[in-house]
Amino acid sequence: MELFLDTIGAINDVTRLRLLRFIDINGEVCVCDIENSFEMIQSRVSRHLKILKESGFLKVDRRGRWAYYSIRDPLDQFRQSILKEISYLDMDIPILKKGCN
Amino acid sequence: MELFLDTIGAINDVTRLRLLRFIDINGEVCVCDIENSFEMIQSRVSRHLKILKESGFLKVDRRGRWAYYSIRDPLDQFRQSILKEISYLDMDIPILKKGCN
DNA sequence: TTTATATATCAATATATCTTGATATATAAA
DNA sequence: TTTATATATCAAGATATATTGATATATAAA
Repeated sequence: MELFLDTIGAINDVTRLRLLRFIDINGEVCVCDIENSFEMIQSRVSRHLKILKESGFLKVDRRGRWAYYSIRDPLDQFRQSILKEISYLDMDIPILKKGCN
Repeated sequence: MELFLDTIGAINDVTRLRLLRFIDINGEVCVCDIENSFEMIQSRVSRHLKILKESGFLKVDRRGRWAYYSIRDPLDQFRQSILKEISYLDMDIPILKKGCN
């Protein structure tokens, strides 16, 4: 019940839908890439990624000082159907711009 | 996009999840039945049913002074998968108590 | 008609969520 | 070490959503 509401709450936000789709398209990206591609401040990106991670959509891999986010794999049937549904939406998804040093 | 967010927003609330499951179990019910079964005030029930209707989960059939709500049929694949997921949740669903005159 | 019943909507308040800017932490480079 | 970079978290204000009680509307019974 709680995880279900976390899952639904996670996709009940345009910013997170865009982030999720962006990662679905581009694969593994780090926070600074997203910051740069979306032109959003870091705290905002970090917060939304955390919510997407805790709701079971994303995983993080920390390497050096970077945190790489990607779609969790394997992904259960329900979240897969959500990702598919999101892929149909008309959203502005930016091109990946690498932003780290 | 807008309908997607309406759909997700609709199920991002425990009250509506319970109402949806209740109607899924009992089939067509009228507002006063729900009022009676859930012991919720009428304006609250009415508001939530409206949200579930406008997000594509329910339909209304007005007969006399009653409004009968039921699961929209046919229901698209995505909403069906949501209903199925809701059926797995551990929620307190009351027994139907007829409440109209 | 008048009255009662069923439902919908509105306004006010309470509660939750999002955004921002500031600060903390942790790693790596100098 | 000291400094810079990447990320996470927190506090404050802004915005959205839920609940309640009051009122509007519409149908049917008296």
